Amino acid sequence: MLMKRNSEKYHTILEAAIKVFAEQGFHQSTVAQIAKEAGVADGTIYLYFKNKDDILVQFYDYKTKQVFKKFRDAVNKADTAITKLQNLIRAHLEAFQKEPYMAMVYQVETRQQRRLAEQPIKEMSQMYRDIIAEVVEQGQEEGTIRRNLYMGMVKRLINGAVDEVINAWIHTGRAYDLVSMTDSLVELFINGIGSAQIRPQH
Amino acid sequence: MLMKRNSEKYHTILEAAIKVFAEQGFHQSTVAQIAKEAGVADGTIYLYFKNKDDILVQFYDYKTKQVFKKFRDAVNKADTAITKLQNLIRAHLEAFQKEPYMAMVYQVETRQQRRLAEQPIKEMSQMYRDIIAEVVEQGQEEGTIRRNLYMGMVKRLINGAVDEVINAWIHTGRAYDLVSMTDSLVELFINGIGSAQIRPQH
Amino acid sequence: MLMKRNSEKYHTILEAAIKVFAEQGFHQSTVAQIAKEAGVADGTIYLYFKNKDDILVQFYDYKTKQVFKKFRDAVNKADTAITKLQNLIRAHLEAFQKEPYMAMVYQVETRQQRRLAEQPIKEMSQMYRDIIAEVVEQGQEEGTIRRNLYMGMVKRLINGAVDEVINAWIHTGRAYDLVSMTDSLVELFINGIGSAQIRPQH
Amino acid sequence: MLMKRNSEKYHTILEAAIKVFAEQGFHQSTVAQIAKEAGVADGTIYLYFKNKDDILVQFYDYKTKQVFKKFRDAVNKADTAITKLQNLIRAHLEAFQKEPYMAMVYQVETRQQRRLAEQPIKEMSQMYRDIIAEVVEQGQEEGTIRRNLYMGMVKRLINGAVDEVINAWIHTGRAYDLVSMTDSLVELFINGIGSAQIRPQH
DNA sequence: GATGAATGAGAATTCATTCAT
DNA sequence: AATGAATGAATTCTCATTCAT
Repeated sequence: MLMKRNSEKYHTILEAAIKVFAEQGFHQSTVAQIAKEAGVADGTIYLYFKNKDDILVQFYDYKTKQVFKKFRDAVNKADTAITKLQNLIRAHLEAFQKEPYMAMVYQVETRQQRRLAEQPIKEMSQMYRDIIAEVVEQGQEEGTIRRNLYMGMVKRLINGAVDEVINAWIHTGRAYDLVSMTDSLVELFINGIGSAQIRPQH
Repeated sequence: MLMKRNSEKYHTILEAAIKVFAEQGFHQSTVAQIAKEAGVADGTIYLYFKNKDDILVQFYDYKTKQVFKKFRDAVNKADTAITKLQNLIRAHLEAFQKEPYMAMVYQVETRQQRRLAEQPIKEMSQMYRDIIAEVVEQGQEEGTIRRNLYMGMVKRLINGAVDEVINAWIHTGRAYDLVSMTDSLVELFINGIGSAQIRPQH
Repeated sequence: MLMKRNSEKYHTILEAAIKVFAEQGFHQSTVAQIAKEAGVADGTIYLYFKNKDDILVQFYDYKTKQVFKKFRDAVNKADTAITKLQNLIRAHLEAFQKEPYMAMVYQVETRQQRRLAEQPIKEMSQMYRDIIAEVVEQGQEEGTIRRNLYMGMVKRLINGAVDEVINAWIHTGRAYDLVSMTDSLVELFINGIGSAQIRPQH
Repeated sequence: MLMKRNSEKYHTILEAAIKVFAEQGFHQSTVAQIAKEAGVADGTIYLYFKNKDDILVQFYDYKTKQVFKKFRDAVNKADTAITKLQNLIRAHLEAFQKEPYMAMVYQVETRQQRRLAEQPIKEMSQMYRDIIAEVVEQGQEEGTIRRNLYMGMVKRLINGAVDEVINAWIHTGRAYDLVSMTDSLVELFINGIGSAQIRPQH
């Protein structure tokens, strides 16, 4: 009943579940499949997780914290806003490229869930946007990022674009190097698509 | 057996289904719930749809075509690339704001589905990206959009950002006017977030 | 509500039903299929038949009486017991060969039914066995059929063998002439398979 | 998933199913009824059988092989063709008398099935007819069975007559001893119903 | 702790039958 | 009389969860 989250079996099951969820989707996956993938009995799952939903909740809680720590570290390693932004996005793409099952579950199931696992997801998205806000504000102080920005929109722009880049990578069978997208993505954020001709004169 | 797609009841059921899917998600929704919402017997559903999956397929086939026609019309109404882009995004936000259940289903289920309904979804995403490519190329010829762009990335930027704007609107309970986001979104696409100071000199 | 059994439509539906039952079996057949085959609306069936079961009941009542009249006539046409037996069996094989759908339904569904249609079936089997008894008794008086016979067994021998001959014909795709089996079948009934060597001496 | 066919519960369910099928017919029987008769939960059925059809398939596969082994043994125990035939028929009647539910299912459902379980059924009927052919040929060599026989017809005669004897026994409520029919049945096969007067002179 | 057989609630789907037109 | 859309009871089957071993 204690549901130990540090035993080896706990992680075995969690990784197996992520793989199965990635391949089939959460709802299409059965506890029996997860158990088989993990090499344990069906009932064993319930020694480590309250129920099927809880596996997804734990996934977000565990993977997410781990990943977000990486994001935070990546940002902290840089000094200027622009490099911070680059580091954030590179870390994001790196993390998802390294663990594609996690990426697939994250991209697909995050939108699906209603109450289930909502808290961790919201926290995580919030954290992500907080980092962006922080970086943008620093850039504005440095003078590298312009001031007349609607912050909410900037967060959505960056969050949405990265998300879509990952999505496209998944849907094309992960055939290319995701991390190498970093620079052109950041460059687009910074410069937009407009030509010099139409830029407002500051 | 003929599955008439123009009868009133067909549309009643489809709208009811979209509402139920929006509220509960496709997999959590039962045919019985849809029938109840539509005010028909369970069996009646099967006079108009092959099975539960088919409801979603029909939704994409029907709503999507309808919406995409609007997008195309909106784009065609404008002359310059920038106004075309503005019209596209405004039409997108308008359509989704006007039919929030459709928006919710679309945002959530599109990523979920594997084979089911994949063809229509892919076609639709493709069409969307084709329009963007077309507009961007026109802008490059006009000189309003810069030439050194990786088109694939531009599509993802725009697609992803609009998607995320809609997502945020849904998750905050659709409390504000979605369409009014158009201008600041397009402005961001055009100008990016960088200040004049860091722009490369052309 | 009068369920007229002499209208043209009544027979159209009955024939359609027999065809469908023959092809799919009674339980696998749907009222909708029968209606389609008959070229009428589903509901029309219920103007002529109480329910699905009733179609089968009517089938036995109608076809059976018709067929049995033929059997009786065939028997009456002959004088000696042996020719009567030959005529009976030839009439049987002829009737079933001529209407293979009827044959298929009769062979397959007769055993299946429990209460449903039991009465007509029993009557018909009874009638068949009565004819056999009658013929055998005549033969015994004529001296062409031996006297020390257990009549119940003789009936089963003849009934069962004819039945099996028809069955085999159906299962081999009705590829040969069924009626031509008559003579060798009757010959077997009369002479058995034993050689002269083992016959008891009378 | 392993569908263990040697566990006690497998047999409990199979016997329960046969009983229910015998009483109601395959199509009229529900999985719930079988489960109740077997004293297990509905879902338990599916741990041992793929689906409802599979129960019937297993029945044929299991019972049939078992019974046919008995037939073969009975035949092999005798030396002369006539005693072989007697043994075969006695073994047949004994087996069906001993397990009347099996008998009822076998007699009724065998004709019904189309593709379902067709293979085992055909194999079994074939095997039966092969034994008959074998015995008859031996008798012809011994001189106890006459040579001018159409073998196909002999098989149908014997198969059909035994079948009908069993049928009659079932339909009269199994009120008498089935096995005791053996001798008079065989006697009929051997001698036919004709009197000495009409026998062809060899 | 681990197992996996057993459970039974729940869901999709079919189809005989009805009835308003 | 005829229609065929609508009904909803009935049935099969799945699978998360439990619990005796």
